[in-house]
Amino acid sequence: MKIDPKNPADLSAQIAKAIRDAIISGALPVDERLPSEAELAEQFAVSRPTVREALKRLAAQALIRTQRGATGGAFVNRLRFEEAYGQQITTSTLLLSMNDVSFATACEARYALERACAPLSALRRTADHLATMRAEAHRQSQPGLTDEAFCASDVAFHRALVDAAGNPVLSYQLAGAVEAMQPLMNMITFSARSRERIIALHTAIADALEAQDGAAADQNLAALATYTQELAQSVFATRLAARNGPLGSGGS
Amino acid sequence: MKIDPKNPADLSAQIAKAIRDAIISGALPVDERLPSEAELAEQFAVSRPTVREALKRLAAQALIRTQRGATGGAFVNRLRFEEAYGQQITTSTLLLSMNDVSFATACEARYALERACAPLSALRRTADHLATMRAEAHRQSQPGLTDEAFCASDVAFHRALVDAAGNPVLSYQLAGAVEAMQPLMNMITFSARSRERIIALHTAIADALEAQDGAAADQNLAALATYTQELAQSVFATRLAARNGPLGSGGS
DNA sequence: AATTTTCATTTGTCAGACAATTAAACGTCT
DNA sequence: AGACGTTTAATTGTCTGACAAATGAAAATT
Repeated sequence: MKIDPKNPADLSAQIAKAIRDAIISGALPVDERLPSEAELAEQFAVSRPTVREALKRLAAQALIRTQRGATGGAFVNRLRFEEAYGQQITTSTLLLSMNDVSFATACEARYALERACAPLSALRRTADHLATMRAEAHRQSQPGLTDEAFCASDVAFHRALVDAAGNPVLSYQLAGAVEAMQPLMNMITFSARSRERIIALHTAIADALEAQDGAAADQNLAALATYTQELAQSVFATRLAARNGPLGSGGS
Repeated sequence: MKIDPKNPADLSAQIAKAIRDAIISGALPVDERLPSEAELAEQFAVSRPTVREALKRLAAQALIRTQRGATGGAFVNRLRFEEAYGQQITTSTLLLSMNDVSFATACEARYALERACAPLSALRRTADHLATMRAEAHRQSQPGLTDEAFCASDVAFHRALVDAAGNPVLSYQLAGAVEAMQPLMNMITFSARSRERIIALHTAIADALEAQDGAAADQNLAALATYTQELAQSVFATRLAARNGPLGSGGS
């Protein structure tokens, strides 16, 4: 943990890495208090602002939390699944938007992963999960619902489906795939007929889970995946035709 | 982006959030240069060290990169899948170790997700992927291989399996599930017979992918999942018996 | 004994300074 | 004019010293 070569650049990054490694290796257990900033500065032979920059890096990853006062300081933070969800979603969303991931690719990943949950969800779904799914399916059938609200409800439905698997690791991994799709889904306008079809599939999935029929849930999820892909394709094709059609190609 | 209430605590966190939101919303596109630290300090009406702490938070999430010099500064970073892997693996590993996730739970999640890749991998696997999987399977059969090296090769095998699906989003999501399992797997001692069984299943999986038979790949993955669970259970049971047996219960 | 006050410790922030780096602007020589 | 070396300005990285705010513990008081 006292590694610090003599290249006086990226000092804060090096210190952050040293502490991070100590946490990962278990040398610094959860809730352990780190030395004060002044002590760390002395140990690493750097100034306090440099130490603070290192600590802020760790805080940004939720690896530590800080507390002011006499008995305060920086403490190794217990990374909880709920906190990690946020990071996971942010990162996934940015990955999709910054790397021009196609709708098809993201959609394929999302439904492949969801289908992985289906058999477990069928086994372990509770009344709570079923109620959430039914409630969201019902909300989706409300007239006058905006496309954005429809998408949000869609996400909530699928979150419940994933959580029903009763495996926090799966829920965590899936959070990114499901939530990061929302900006892409928001680009789609859902006609009344397409909403009807989606809601029918949602209902069928909820029915399958209620009957603890994993195969049926998987089948309907596959159908939903196919339908979503087709829908997106037709929407994008229509939009492209409109751009290249009467108004000519090109634009701002 | 100029939000900054009057509570003078967590200023650097607030500034980081403001800039992060601007990046996520797209107001700051990739490769856009942020104002210099001095300018940011003026804009947010804080000191330069505070701005720097905010920037370090963003740098820790790979949202920005900095460059010294006349035309230097902080630039919005294109978040690449390869960089995100590392973060994902670190977070997943810590989540498992800090929350006392059982081997069974992590293993279930991992194989459920891998099985989601199987049909796609069967469709799209290239000669490269097959060669990697064969090579790792062969390495696993080397005598004198340490348990740790065996596990590392196991991870490499499964990474190739996942990458064969040709979907970067899947590869990213799976990276955490697969790699974070390694510390847990390292707790297992693999007997020669159990290695043989695992290698046989690996070979069967590679065969199935080569034949583009997704169902067979899925079946063998399921078998591997079951076998791994059984193996872990017996290892842990043996270890528990040894602790509670001749030496009595309890310990440091 | 209970309550209030004081105090020491620690993080959060600020101001100013200097070093290191880097590219552009400038000047010089061919 | 063009190529090449030099200067310069801008910017990040780091340091020093300082003060404010929070907070729990110790001391003083009732």
